[in-house]
Amino acid sequence: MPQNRNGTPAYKRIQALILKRIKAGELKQGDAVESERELAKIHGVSLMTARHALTDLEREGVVVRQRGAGTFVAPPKIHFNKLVGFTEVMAGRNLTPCSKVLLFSVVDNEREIAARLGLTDNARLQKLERLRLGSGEPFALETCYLPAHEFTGLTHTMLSRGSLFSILANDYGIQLAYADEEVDASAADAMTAHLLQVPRGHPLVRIRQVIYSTKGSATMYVLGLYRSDRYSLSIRRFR
Amino acid sequence: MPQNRNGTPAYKRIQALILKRIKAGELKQGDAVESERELAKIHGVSLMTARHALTDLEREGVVVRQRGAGTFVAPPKIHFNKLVGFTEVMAGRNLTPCSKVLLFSVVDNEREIAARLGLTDNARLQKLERLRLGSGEPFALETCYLPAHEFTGLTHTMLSRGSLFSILANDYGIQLAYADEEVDASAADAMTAHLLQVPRGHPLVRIRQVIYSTKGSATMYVLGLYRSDRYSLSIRRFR
DNA sequence: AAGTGGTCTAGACCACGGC
DNA sequence: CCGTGGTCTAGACCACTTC
Repeated sequence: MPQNRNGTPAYKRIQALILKRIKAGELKQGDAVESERELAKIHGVSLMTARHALTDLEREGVVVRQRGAGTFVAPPKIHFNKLVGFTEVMAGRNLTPCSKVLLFSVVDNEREIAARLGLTDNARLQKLERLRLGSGEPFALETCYLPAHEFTGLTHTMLSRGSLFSILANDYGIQLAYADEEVDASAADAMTAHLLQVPRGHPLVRIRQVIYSTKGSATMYVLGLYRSDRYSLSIRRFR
Repeated sequence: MPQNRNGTPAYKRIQALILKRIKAGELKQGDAVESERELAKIHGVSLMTARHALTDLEREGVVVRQRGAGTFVAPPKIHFNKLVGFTEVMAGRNLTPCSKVLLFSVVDNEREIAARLGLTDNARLQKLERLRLGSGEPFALETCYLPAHEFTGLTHTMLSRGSLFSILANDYGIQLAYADEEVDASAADAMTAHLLQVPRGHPLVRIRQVIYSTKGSATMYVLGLYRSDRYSLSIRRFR
C-alpha cells in the first residue's frame, strides 16, 4: 500500500484537518479530539502515524493529552514573548501608527553597536531615528542601526510610511527570527521630553534590542525609549 | 523479549546517556552523536525507539539533526526568559543576597490582586514587603501577595533568611512553572527613594508578575521595583 | 471492563548529503 | 554510492482514567 497519496506526509494532513476544525470553531477549548486509534482508522494509517500527528500538535500547544482520558483542545494559544514591530503593536490596540523620521544618515563611529551586530569597529551603519506616534500621540523614540552596505536602497520616504519590518520582508527578503533585548528604565532628558511631550525626568522604558534574521545573522540594532504611561511590556518567563 | 529492564523507558535511558556525555565534556558542540541505527544496535532497541530519544532531545534544543548528514550536539543552551527569584539573580552575579522584611501581614482589601490570583474580591492575602539587598546595597523593593489560607505556616523569620522560592518548594512542595509579567518604568516616590537610597524621581523598573505553579494555579502576585542602575531584564522574543 | 495515551518492535521505502 | 534522517506499517503490552 502506498504510504501517501500526494507529497504531504500523512501525519501533517491529519494535523491540518484538526487545526482547520479548531479554526472553524467546530472544536473549542476543552473539546475532545479523536483518539489515536480513531484517527488511525479514519485516515487509514497506523497507530504510530496518528500518534505522531498528536504528539506534534501537543508540542506546539494546540492540544493537551491526558493518559487514560483522551486528547483535548488546549486553551487558545497566547502569543507571549512575540517579536513585533511598533506598527503591529499599535494595530493590535486599534491605534493608527505613524512615524516622523528625525534623522536618516550613515555613521561609522558606533563601535559598540557595530560589535553587537557582529561588524568591525568602523563599519558603516545606516542610522534611523524616528518618533513613533499612535493616533497622533507620541509613544516612543526609536533609533535603528543597520549595516549600511546591506541596505543601500533604503530611502527616507519609504520609512515614514511603512513599517521597517515589512520593508525588510518585502524589499529585502529578510525574515526576522528573534531579538535579544535588554530592558530597563530611564528618565527623559530635555530633548526626549520635548519630543515625547512629557516633563523632563519622566520615566521611560528603555529597550535595547539586537534583532536576528532567520539566517542567523544580526540584522539590526534598535534603541527604543517608550513612554511608560502608554507602553508596557508583557512577557512570560518559565521556570 | 521484555521491553525494558527497569522502570525507566528505553528512550529516556538513551537520552540520559547522551546528556551525560555532553555534560562530561566528552561530546562538544558540533560533534556528531551516533546515528539512529547505531543507537538502536548499541542499546538493543528498535529504530523507532532510538529515534524517539533523538527527536525529544532535538525538541529540547540539545541536538540538531540534519537529514542525510547526521545528528550533532547543539550550541550550549542559553536560558533566556527564565523565571528566577531575586536570590538566584544575585547568586548568578556573585553578590550576596539579603532581605529586610518591611511588612508581613494579612490583608483582605486588595480586590484587583485577588482577582489576578483567581480569588474572590475579599480573599485574605498574605502580604510581604521586602527590601532586597545585594552585598549590602539596596537593589529592589518587592511586595508579594499569597493566598493566606494556603500559607498559614509562613513566618516572619523564615523569610528574612531564605528565598521565598525555596520555601515554597521545600516547605510546601510547590513547583513554580511560569510567570506572566508586565514590565514598565516608574519614578521613585519619597518613601521608595529613601529605602532604595536613590534621589526622588529616580527611574525604576517596575515588574508586576503573576506566578503560576506546575499545577496550573496562580500562587503568587509580586510587585517589584528595581533600581534601573543596578538591574535590567534580558529577554528573547521570537517572531 | 473498556477506552485512552505511553512505550516498543522489526522491519520497510523515501529523500537528502557527502564522497 | 552509502549512510543519514523522515515517514510509515501492523501489530503488541503497559499504565492510567472513567464508568
